[in-house]
Amino acid sequence: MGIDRSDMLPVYLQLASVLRQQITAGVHRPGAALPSEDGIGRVHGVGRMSVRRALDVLRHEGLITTERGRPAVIRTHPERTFVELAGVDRLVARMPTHEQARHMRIQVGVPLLEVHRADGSLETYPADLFGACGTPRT
Amino acid sequence: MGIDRSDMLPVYLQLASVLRQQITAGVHRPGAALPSEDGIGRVHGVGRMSVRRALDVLRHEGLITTERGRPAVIRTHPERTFVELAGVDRLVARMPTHEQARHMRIQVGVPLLEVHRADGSLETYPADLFGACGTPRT
DNA sequence: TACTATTTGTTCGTATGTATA
DNA sequence: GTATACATACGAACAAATAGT
Repeated sequence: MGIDRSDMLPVYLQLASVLRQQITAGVHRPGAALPSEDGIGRVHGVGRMSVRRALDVLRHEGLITTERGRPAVIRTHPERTFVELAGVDRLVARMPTHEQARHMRIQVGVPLLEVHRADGSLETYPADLFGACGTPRT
Repeated sequence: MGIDRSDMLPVYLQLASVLRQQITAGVHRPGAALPSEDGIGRVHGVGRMSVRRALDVLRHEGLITTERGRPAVIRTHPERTFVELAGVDRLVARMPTHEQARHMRIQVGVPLLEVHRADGSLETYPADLFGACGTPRT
């Protein structure tokens, strides 16, 4: 359960696994705040650097959000809207660049959906709010 | 073009933008290696910590891959296979956990595609090798 | 309003380990 | 075996945002 210094796995990945399990197990609920970085470090006996790297992992997995001045918060999962794909339409998913994310107000750890329509047009959606489905047969 | 210490934007994000533009502009080609971290730091007059954080940004955007002992490499974009979606099928994209990525051999910065079929089955695909399309009308 | 304490964000330095060439 | 280069992990200092007094 705790941090094993003799383990080959890096400390920050071990800590990330511990925190991830706590989150998925419901020890921390969506919308709730995690303990402070110093607090987490004291509890597990690791430096702040390792705590921050562990939180980086969880943030890039889309599990938490962080803001300056306040502890990390478990991300809540909003309802998704599903975009219809016709047979010729093509959907690809990739991570947005930092500048695209800033411009489109996409949070860290959220993929970008690109829908290339048959007419050549391109639509982009944040993957935490949108998904895709096929066209229903009429 | 260079790093502006008076700019509000953090050094590592400025450096990430510079390197990203060099990559997209073709200064560095896909498959080619970037200069070493120390080299990049000397050229732009920043510490190795800032260089590593900039490379972290680019790695999580899916632009580069890094391996211990060798300089960062511009990622090449392989051909995508497109999975068909029927009307009732649902596709969502999210980032895999670090453990899922290890298990499925998904590289950093690559989203995971989850296809929830009408029969309740779940298929998962790495988003750098797979996309989605609708069912063609017969 | 203003001040203070807490907390996260950025940047530096140093040391050690490990993989590559 | 040596040199280069990336990965991990510690500490330290300061900036900036938050929250409570």
